[in-house]
Amino acid sequence: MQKSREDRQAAAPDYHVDRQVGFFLRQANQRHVAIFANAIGDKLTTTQWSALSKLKEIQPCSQNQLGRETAMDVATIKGVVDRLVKRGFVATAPDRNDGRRVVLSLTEEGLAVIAANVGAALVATEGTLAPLTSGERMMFLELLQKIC
Amino acid sequence: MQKSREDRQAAAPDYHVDRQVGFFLRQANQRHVAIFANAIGDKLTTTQWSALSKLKEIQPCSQNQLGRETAMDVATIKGVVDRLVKRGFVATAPDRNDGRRVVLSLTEEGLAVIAANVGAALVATEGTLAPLTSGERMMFLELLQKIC
DNA sequence: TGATACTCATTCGCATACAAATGAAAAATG
DNA sequence: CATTTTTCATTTGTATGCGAATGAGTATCA
Repeated sequence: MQKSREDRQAAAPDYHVDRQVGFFLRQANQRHVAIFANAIGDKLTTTQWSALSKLKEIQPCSQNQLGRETAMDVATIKGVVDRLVKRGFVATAPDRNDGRRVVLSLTEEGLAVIAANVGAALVATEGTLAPLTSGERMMFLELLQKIC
Repeated sequence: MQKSREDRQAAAPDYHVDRQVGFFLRQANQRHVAIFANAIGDKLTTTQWSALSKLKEIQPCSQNQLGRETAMDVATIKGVVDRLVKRGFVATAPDRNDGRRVVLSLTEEGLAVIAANVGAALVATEGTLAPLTSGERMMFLELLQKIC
């Protein structure tokens, strides 16, 4: 059946950005970033924290690999690593087997700053999920993972 | 009861960034932005689309008000509006009653670009939620709204 | 009315985020 | 072994995103 002119014209007025997933995803992320920044003591951003935490798990590794593991673009991870190196949390060294690679590893300060902020990171997670009950949290995390 | 040395040292290794909400929220948002960019034809970003859509609902309005309605910082909405003005989608005019305000409104081109892309925006929403069943979508949106 | 507080828009600095291009090095292919 | 393809790191350009500061205009209220 062909749609009438009214039907097609009525489509636009019914659209509301503030009911779309994207609108909520952006805001939820914003809220989490704010909560994290507030909880963390050492001026670390969420991405910097991700890079540090992941690096601890998989070090030593190349810059691009760390980017892939933390879902960051090559240009993005470059900037993040640069700032972490500048602050003395991450050390770089040339790879003897591969002339292209830069091998990343945590410094003592890096390990220390992670240890000092794990608690705060967990508090941030808790704060972000605070509006949800225990059951809702499990359900939410499950569904959220599915759309990643 | 005092925690043993082992307990305290075991705390850090148990932490995994890639199991935290923040990690998923960032990725889910990334995926949606990518899907949106792919679906939309007129090189509009998700934030630009939000601004345009919301402006259509509440125009005429001040720049800061549009920012509040779309959950954007004053500095952020400034840049977004500037680009939309530059492309001829939004018009600015001084407020006669309030010397500080800049009154925003949609141009003909702005209205046209909205009309031309509402369908694509819905496709993007659909694509983002594609991994979920109909029931899961409702549940997810409900929970997501709670943590905004 | 006059001091104070608030709001609006702008600007600066910093930190993601991605597309796209580049050059160097390694891997895969014939 | 030489060509092609990949991979790695870097750089440029554009677009959010927020904190903080500023100046201009408005509102409040003593």
